[in-house]
Amino acid sequence: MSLSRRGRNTKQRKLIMEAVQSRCDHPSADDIFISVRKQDKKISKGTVYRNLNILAETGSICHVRVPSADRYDSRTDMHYHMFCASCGVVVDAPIPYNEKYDKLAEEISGFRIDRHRTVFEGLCSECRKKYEEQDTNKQINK
Amino acid sequence: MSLSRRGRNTKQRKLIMEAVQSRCDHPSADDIFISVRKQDKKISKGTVYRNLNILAETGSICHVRVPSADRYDSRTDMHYHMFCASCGVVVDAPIPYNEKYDKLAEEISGFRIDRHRTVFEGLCSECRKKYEEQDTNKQINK
DNA sequence: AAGTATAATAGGAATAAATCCTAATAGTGA
DNA sequence: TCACTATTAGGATTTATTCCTATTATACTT
Repeated sequence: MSLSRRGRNTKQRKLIMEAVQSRCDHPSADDIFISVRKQDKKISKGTVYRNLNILAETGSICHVRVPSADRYDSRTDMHYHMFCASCGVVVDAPIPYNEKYDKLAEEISGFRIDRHRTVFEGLCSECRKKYEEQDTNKQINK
Repeated sequence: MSLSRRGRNTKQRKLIMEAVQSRCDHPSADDIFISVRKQDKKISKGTVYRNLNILAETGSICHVRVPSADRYDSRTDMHYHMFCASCGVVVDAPIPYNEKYDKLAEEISGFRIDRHRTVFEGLCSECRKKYEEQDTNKQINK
């Protein structure tokens, strides 16, 4: 398992890994902290942050950078994300990772490219509805 | 000019806009603060942050999310970025914005998509050299 | 199985980006 | 010129994340 790829395999690290794997909602570090605290009353925030970073570095989990707080998910393949600017929900995007971009960018730029990260921004279907209702009401009240 | 698209056109806002436009190094909010302070000894950090946000919202400048501190640039067209994980430099990516992705993601997901943001990660050519030298030395010392 | 080196932890302090608050100021439309 | 109110300066505050240190526990060695 990819857990043991780096350093010691502590109870805490296993717990954090399982917590990420058990959810599909792209939790933040604090969400994970709250989650693992239920099983280990002593685990500290520093431990959660440190291990999430380690797990992300070794490729055991995925790190998503979005406004307000970073998120994590347990998919290990490269993939894109969608972010709702209204409610903050994060979901996986239905667009395949484009490896050609990395090669192309590397060739043209002189950078060594490891990967790219793509986040789609907009409104999730629920928030979209709310906004559309508001617009309709405005229309009616005029 | 797109400056006046929202609210009042204050000296401070103009100064901040000009500061962003005058550089090509994707400065952070703090970089801009230091820069505009040279011309306006009284301007405050809050003003810089607020105006950068306003200018980014109205599309007058571009907001780039990268580790440690967000960056800004004066290009108004959608484009991608490259980030050096070693020295933190940010440059524009030589890959054209792919509008098809937005339509596709919208159709498949039910989200309303406004845009996507892509950041390539790796090493800039200078940092790349340093790493390659290190590796060579390791090889030699073995 | 015991010994041991040291990675990792708990707990909390420290850092830093970004936002928020309020009285004072200055654009802007009339 | 007046009056309205968006914006500002300055500083306090918030919040995500990292850092610090004595202590603990993992995993290697024998």
